[in-house]
Amino acid sequence: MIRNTNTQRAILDLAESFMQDKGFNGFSYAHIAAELGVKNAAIHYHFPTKEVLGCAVIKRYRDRFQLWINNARVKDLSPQEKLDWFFSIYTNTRADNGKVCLAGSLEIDFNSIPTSLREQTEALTSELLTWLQATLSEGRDAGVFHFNGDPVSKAALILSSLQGALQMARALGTGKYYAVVEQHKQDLLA
Amino acid sequence: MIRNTNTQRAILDLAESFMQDKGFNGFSYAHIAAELGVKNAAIHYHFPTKEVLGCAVIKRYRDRFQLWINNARVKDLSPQEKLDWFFSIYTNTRADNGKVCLAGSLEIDFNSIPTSLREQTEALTSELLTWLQATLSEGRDAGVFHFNGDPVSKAALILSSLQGALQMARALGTGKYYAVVEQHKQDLLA
DNA sequence: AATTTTACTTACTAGTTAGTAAGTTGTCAA
DNA sequence: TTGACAACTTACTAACTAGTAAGTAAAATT
Repeated sequence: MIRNTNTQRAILDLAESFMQDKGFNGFSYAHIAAELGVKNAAIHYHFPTKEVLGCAVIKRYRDRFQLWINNARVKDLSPQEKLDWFFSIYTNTRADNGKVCLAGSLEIDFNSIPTSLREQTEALTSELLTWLQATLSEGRDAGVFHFNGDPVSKAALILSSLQGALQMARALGTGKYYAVVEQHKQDLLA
Repeated sequence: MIRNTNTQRAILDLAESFMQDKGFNGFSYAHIAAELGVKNAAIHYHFPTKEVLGCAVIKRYRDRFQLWINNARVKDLSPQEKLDWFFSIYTNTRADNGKVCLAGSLEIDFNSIPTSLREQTEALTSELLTWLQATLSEGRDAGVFHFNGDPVSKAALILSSLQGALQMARALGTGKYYAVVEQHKQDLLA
């Protein structure tokens, strides 16, 4: 018997990947088990219910984002570089087999997921928005970003647009996604 | 036996509603049948497969949009009024039990829907984008809209953002949606 | 060396899914 | 008034869903 101590992590990786590919309701324990070469029950051993698994995926995603933004590599960047870093998250998501934003995927499934997942989704979206708003504020104060109105609204506009652009790219191609990102830069920097 | 000659239409209405509420993979023939007070097989009588049903929903949605934009009530509006009309579609969608954009919902499910639905989704998104781009062009030429870059890119930015904002509103509330719409207006008109 | 724990497997359940085949009944046209 | 047809229902299937209970074997702990 081959013991794999990383099964728990592999399950989370696959679940995250499936959620960004097909949505929370678009994959089953059988899909994960098949990819891992184990039986369904093995997944239930590590994550008793799909709700627990889904929560763990979002929690890990949130923790990763917090780790990134609190790391000097991001923290010490200029506002412009921070924004480019943020865009690169979405660009990498698109490049990774046309995946979409985890938050957007969960928001579409919002009315058919357990409450605990909704709470995690809300927390994730809030955290993304808070960081982006702070970065926009910082950039405008530094005179590099130019926009009217509340940074909170501008952050919501940019975040919602990146989320939507990843989805739109599935129908109309990656070019549309890049066009959106470039337009944001032009709007902010001009 | 009560004969309902509008069953076909009622099925389309319910399917459209479900797709904007839970996504294409989030509802079943049983859900529609239960709402209508008929048996599953009755739905199959009108729409033999879920693929056929889904296609019919998107096709009707597209036809409705074309009818609207070609009607004098919209055609003869000023660019600013046209944009407000376009925003009102999304505002009404949000007001209707927190539904999301049909295109966005389908793009999330893109990797788990039949090819015919993907083609319909692509066509729908293209048509929305084309109209919005033309309206932005018209408005900039008339001196009422102000933005840099290609109207095609700006249209993609606005459409993707509206799509994303309806989703974000599920997690963070309707206020976030309105903030995004107001920010777009400020960005375009200032 | 004995025992416990970890990471599974086999085998199962109850519910749901899209889809089908054959029968039923009210309505309408000839 | 007969027959065709439209709009269903009943009854079913095969596949898939999340989840459970009991057993097993290797590794870690004592």
